[in-house]
Amino acid sequence: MEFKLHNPVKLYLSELIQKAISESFSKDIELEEIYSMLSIPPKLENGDFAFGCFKMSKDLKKSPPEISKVLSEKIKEPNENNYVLSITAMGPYLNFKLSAEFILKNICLTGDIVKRSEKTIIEFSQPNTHKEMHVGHMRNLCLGDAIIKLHRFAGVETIATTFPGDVGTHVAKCLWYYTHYTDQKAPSEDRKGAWLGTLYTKGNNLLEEEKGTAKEEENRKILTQILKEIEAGSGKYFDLWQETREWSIDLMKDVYKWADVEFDHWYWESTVDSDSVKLIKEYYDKGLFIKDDGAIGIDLSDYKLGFCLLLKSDGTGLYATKDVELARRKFQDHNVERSIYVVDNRQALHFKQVFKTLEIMGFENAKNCYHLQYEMVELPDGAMSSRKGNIVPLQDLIDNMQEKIKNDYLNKYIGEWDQTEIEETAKEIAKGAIKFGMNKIDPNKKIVFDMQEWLKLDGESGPYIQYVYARIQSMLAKTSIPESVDFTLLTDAYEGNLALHLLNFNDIIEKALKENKTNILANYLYDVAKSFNQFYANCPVLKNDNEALKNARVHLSLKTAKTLSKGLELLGIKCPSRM
RNA sequence: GCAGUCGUAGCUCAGCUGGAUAGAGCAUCCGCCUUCUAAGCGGACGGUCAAAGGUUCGAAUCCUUUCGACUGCGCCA
Repeated sequence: MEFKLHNPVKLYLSELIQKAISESFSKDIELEEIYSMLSIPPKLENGDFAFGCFKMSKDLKKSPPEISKVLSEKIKEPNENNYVLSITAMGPYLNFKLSAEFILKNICLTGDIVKRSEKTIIEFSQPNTHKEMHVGHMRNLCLGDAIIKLHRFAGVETIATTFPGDVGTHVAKCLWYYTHYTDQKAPSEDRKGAWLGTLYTKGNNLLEEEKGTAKEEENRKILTQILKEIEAGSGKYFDLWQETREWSIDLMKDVYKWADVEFDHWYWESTVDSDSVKLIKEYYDKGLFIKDDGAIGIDLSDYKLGFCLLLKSDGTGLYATKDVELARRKFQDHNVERSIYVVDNRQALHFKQVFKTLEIMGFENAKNCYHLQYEMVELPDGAMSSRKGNIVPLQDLIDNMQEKIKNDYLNKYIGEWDQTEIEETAKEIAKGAIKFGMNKIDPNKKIVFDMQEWLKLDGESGPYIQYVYARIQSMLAKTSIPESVDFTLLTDAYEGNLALHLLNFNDIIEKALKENKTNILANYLYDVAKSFNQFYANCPVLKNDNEALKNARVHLSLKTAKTLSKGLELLGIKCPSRM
């Protein structure tokens, strides 16, 4: 992916600097280089943009402060249009103070920032059927969805896929418990999937307990029988698998619906299973893989990747087997050039092995596969595991949060608002809190989930930002939007700071995409919201005698609202118009 | 044992393609609602950027080593 020099203000400054360097030192520097060297000064008083004169210092045989001094004098009276208010050399830095008008006229939220890109398929959310959906799953879902939205916003054609695990021993364990230890009736018709998930945990625990007892052998036989029938596609366990599978899928769909997540293509583990085994056998016959202890795999120790097992000694496949076939299918089905996997970092070795195996198999797109990893969500006493049952069901978090939102904030509107609006608003705020919370932390850092902390909706949170949006809407509702405004009236430091933040939107999107980190966007939106709150507390907008200034401030507020809602939208968060 | 990720304020985190005085939120304490939504604003308190070396004009940021936490490493997914 290549990016344009899309920030018009930075481009203008870059040209100015390039010309000055050329004229002062007879030295030509690429525009791209100057553009990338522009930075933001640490303090607002220093200026809006800074150019550090370090890199050319050696070349020019002059100290950085000397260079910045020369340049500042060269560019002194450059603009007939008053775009640049002042240029000052501060030590090695050349600092630019710009007019709010110049900044505000160049704010752009269209996302047209990509020069060249490859069609991309992104896989995220790989939940298992017959297990519960818990808060840990949300990190993948929120991150993956935001990554998709960022790609699309930037202009990259993107296919969203998911790869749920609907077969395997976890299914057998669940069905074993279901048939032998329950009355086979879910306590509530609409929560069958979640109930089924608890049976998996119970089944797993019971099997562990009975290990080493007389029952172990019998249990093993039944589990094998269940797996065989599912694979064969007939028998009572197959029928049961089909029926219960739907319950889990309904649960997944409920979650995706709640989160407003949609996939272009669902790849089921059960549908790649047999083809993946065939594929590996085919390449084994070609002599690419080796047989060891009855099992087939590939020795990747030359690449420091150990041994990758592809077929068990009983002839069945493994996770890696399926991912090899799936990788091939993705490129074939969707004609893409790049494939991204949003999967937690415990699978780092797995994907390195799969990609290397694909490469050795002669699959040239192997080099276009990328594992986007992230750290887990854990509980204070360790990793969440449906196997052990120490999880927080997603629905618990949602229910607690919506309850809290209504009690603390929205119930005061009972009688004033429709009940449906209160419910809907609570839902969107809860979503804002959860999605923002999942996206605001660097993907490389684990999140320790604490319900009490998550229920706090002040400070650096989604609702803080949504609140800013709602405040602005409330303000805009009380006034008319002026058609033309005089931005030169915006001379206050709070106004300048806010405008500057707004200008950086596309730069942030670019950075988030380059690093595959949505927390960059989340942190930025918080900064914008904070800047607005400072402006709002210090600069009266509607309560202002100066009509022209009022209009300019209304416009600034409007642009802030648009930036926040667009940014939050990329994180999958909606903005209620009042809250 | 080998490999990877992480270690910044009491807690949770930004900052990391080297560059200006290391920033937020929470918590604690103190101010601000007869004026645009107080889910807010301002202030105080709080840091040998895990430790030690190295590279550099300059290191929280890059390299090396050590320590600590977590994760992965052939018949689970």
